[in-house]
Amino acid sequence: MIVEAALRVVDREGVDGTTMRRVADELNTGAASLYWHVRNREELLHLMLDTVAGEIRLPKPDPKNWQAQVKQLGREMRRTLLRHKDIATATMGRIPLGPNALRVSEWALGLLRAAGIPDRTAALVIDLFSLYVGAHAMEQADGEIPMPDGAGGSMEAVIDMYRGYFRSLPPDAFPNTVALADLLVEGGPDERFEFGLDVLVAGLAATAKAARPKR
Amino acid sequence: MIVEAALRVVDREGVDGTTMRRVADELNTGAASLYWHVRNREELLHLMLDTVAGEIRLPKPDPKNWQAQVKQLGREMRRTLLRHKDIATATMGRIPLGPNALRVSEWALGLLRAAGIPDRTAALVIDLFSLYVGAHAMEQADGEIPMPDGAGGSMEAVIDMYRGYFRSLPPDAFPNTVALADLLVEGGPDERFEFGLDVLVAGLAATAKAARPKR
DNA sequence: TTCGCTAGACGAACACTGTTCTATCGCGGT
DNA sequence: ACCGCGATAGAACAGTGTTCGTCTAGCGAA
Repeated sequence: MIVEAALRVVDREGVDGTTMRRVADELNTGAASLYWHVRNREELLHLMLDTVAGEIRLPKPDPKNWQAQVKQLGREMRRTLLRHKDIATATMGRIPLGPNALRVSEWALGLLRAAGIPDRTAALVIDLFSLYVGAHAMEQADGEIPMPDGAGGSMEAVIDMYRGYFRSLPPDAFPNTVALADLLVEGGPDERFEFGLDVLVAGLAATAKAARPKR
Repeated sequence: MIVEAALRVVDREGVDGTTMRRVADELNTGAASLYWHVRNREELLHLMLDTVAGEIRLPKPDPKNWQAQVKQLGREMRRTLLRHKDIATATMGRIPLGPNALRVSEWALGLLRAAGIPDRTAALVIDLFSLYVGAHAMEQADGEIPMPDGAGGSMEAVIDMYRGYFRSLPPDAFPNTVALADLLVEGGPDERFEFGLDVLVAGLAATAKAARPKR
């Protein structure tokens, strides 16, 4: 009950805006009452994360197409996280062990093992993968990038500012940065996420093959 | 001056403990005085991050061994971040554009281009790489993993608790998690970091080759 | 020397935060 | 009717980032 209320607040106000008092308001009660059901704000965040993990839909494992399925899982995780504003920030530094989160890693573990990935590699890649998806979703969902010198405007304005900044750098000290100014700011979050997915899966395939040479 | 003081506070108390009042104390002054030199706590964090970026040592680029050098840069970045407690938490969601940070990305950009990586790939991989190093350093430096149900003890005790938890799961619902319980908790931060480095670099090599097929 | 100016420091205050203590409900079982 | 207990909630505490207005130290000009 309070977890659902807290998620409603997150969707509206973001993680930082999800204070105990506001969650209590959502339930028309007092902040102190929450501590009867929940030990901490920390525990509340854990419960929220696991509930969100429950929204992740998992297809039937198809080890033949494990690379495509791993990417598909990444996209589904990202979509689920972004559906709840910046809740991805809460994933950082937290190891989710609730039943719903375990369901996801169990699925991934099964897929990778069936695909012939060595156990050790599979165990390590689980963390690496969720680290990437969480970190990426966080960066994107932060929305307004906190700029040092105020002037946070629209997304496009910020990008234009960056490009102009890169172009204005001294070319002798930063030749590559200046030359690639356009490329550095090009590409939306979707494209960047796909790139990371490609690199991770390709790297995993190569690493796994090296660890268990083909016959 | 205040940036150095703030870094001293971070090294002692961590990022969350680096409040404006404590930084002011370090300088034997009042909290309000800081706002004369710095617009925000946000700006102070940016300045601190760029100062830390200045501690990263960069070897002479050697495009022949670009894979080893990329890994070396990752290790150096991680070491530098961890030297300052959990300052890695401050990197998440922040895009560092100070001169010292640019010096690092300029170096990486030059190395990758000289190694024959396509410009577009190089531009994308810069973000991916720093995302990984930052996120990993953050997870490690958080030290005491925030556990939902109190009982945060030593590192080994927590690991033992995890292993016991995984082992105790219903084997029909979580066969792989139970089977790999040992492997899931095995491996310290160093090993996990190296694994991620291997996957990223291998994936980058594969992706770059695919984007620019050899002749 | 004296005046004015300004860079800088600083105490107090504001609106918040998570959390705890304490008192008080409502209600089912005896 | 009364007790006990799950649940609620107000008040308070220590702490946060940030702003306001006032104060002071130093310095160049007259």
